[in-house]
Amino acid sequence: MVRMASTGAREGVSFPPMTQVAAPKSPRRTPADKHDERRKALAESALRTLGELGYARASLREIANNSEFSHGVVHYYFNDKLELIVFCVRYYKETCVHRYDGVVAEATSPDDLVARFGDKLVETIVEEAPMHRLWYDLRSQSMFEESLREAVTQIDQSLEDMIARVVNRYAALAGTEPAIAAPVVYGMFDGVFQQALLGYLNGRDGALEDLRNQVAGLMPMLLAQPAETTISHEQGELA
Amino acid sequence: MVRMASTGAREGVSFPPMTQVAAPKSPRRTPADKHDERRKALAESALRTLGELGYARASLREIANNSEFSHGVVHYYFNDKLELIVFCVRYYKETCVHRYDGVVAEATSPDDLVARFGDKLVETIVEEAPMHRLWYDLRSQSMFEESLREAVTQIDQSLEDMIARVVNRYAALAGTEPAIAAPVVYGMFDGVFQQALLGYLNGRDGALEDLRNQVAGLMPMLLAQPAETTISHEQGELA
DNA sequence: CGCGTATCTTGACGAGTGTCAAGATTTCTC
DNA sequence: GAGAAATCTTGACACTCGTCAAGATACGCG
Repeated sequence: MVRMASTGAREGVSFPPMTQVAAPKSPRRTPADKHDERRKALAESALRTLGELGYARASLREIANNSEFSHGVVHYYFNDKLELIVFCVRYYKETCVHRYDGVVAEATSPDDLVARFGDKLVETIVEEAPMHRLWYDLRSQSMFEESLREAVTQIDQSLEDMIARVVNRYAALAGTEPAIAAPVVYGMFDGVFQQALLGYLNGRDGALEDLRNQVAGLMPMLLAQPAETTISHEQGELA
Repeated sequence: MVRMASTGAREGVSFPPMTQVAAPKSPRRTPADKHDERRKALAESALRTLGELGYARASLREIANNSEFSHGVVHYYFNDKLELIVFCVRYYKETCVHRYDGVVAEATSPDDLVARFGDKLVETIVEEAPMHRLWYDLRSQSMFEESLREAVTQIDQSLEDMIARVVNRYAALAGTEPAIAAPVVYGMFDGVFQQALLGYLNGRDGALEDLRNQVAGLMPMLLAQPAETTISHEQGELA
C-alpha cells in the first residue's frame, strides 16, 4: 500500500544502523538500492519497446509485455509514465555519452581521428538506430511538452560536450584550435547525422557512406589556420 | 452516403458535358474542386491545432473543435487521420518553401544576402515556431511510421533545394561557387536551426541572436576559394 | 515456523480515441 | 418549388489508454 514511488528523497529507514555501510565483506549486496536495479532493468526493457514504437505509441502495457513484469508494476517503481520515460532516456544517455571516448583516446593523427570518428558514427546508426530515433522523438516532443524540456536540455548539452571533446582532440592533433564554437559544431553534426539516420531508415543506399564522407569533408573546416591541414598524410591504417 | 472520400480519382460525373470547361465567364466557380477548397480550409484549421499540440496529442475532435466544422466531417474529406495530417503538412510546405525567394531575389551583395537570410531565419522562428516544431515532430514520427516517409522525404528534398538556392545565389554574388554539397549544407543549417528553435521555445535569451551570428559565421565557409570573401564591404543597408 | 513487509499480479474504472453510419440540413438543378 | 445530390451533424461503436486499488505471492527476520 505504501506507495513510495521513489521520489528521489531517499527515506533513511532503508539503511542498516549506518554501520558497515562501506563494509569490506559484501560490497555487492545493498538492501535498499535493489529498487534502483529494478528500475534500471525495467528501463532497459522499456527502452527496447520505446525504440521500436516511439514515445506516443508505446503504451505501458506494451512496455510491460515485452518485459518480465506485468503492466501494474510500473506504478510501483515510477509515479508516472513520463517519469519512466525520462528515467529511461537519462539512463540511456549515461551509457552513450562516452561513445567516442575511445576515438579521442586512441587517435594518432588528425586523419586517423577522422576515420575512427566516421566509423563510429556509422556503427552507431547501424547498431542503435532505434535508440537514436527515440532520442529525436523525445526532443521533438519536448517542444510541446514542457515537462520534458529540462531532461532534453541536459542531454543535448552532454552531447554537445561529447562532440566538443572530439573536435578539441582533433584540433590538438593538428596543432591548432577549433575555429567554430561548440554549439554550432554540435548543431551541424547533429543535422547531418539526423539526415543520415533518416536515409538509413528509408533504406537509401549509400546513406552511411555519405555520412562518412560528409564528416571527413567537414572536419578540416572546423579548424583555425587553413594551413593545408595534413594533406598527403598516410591515410590508410583503418580500412 | 456515397463516401467518395476524395481518393485522387476524380470521378468524371462532377463536370458538365465537358463544354465550357475553360469558359470565359466564370473562371472562379469550379463545381467540383470546392472539395479542394474545403480540404484546404480544414487543413488550415487543423494546422493550428497540430502546431499547438503536436501530432500525437491532436485528436480529430480537438482539431474539429478549433474549426468551424464538427468532428465527423473529417471523414467526409479524408479517409484517415493520417491522410489529413499528410495533406496538412504538404499544404503547409507549399506555402513555405519559397520563404527565402525574396532574399535570393533582392540581395545585392554577399554580406547583404547573409544579413537578409539571418533576419528571415529569426523571423520565421518567432512567427511560425508551432509550424516548425510540428514539422520536426512529423519527421521524427516518420522514423517509426512507414506511411509518413514518402511525404517527409519529399518535403526534406524541397527544403534542401530551398537552401541550395540561397547558397548558390550567395556564391554567385561572391563570384565563386559553393564548396559543399547541397545535402550537407542543408543538414548543417537544419541542425543549427533546430537548436535555435529549441532554445527559443525554452526561453533561452540570445537564442535568436546566436542563430543570426552562427549563420553569418557559417556562410563564408561554404564557398570555394577562401579569397578574403568581401571583407571590408559596405555591410550596412539593413539594420 | 510465522508474522510483517516488500514486491508483484490481476482486474477494473473512467476518460479519450478513430471510425463510421444514419439522419438532418443545405445546395444545386430542372 | 420539388426532388436529388452534396454536405454536415449527431450519436454511437469498439477499443486503448493511464491509473489505481485490492488481493496474491515472495521474502526476510524474529
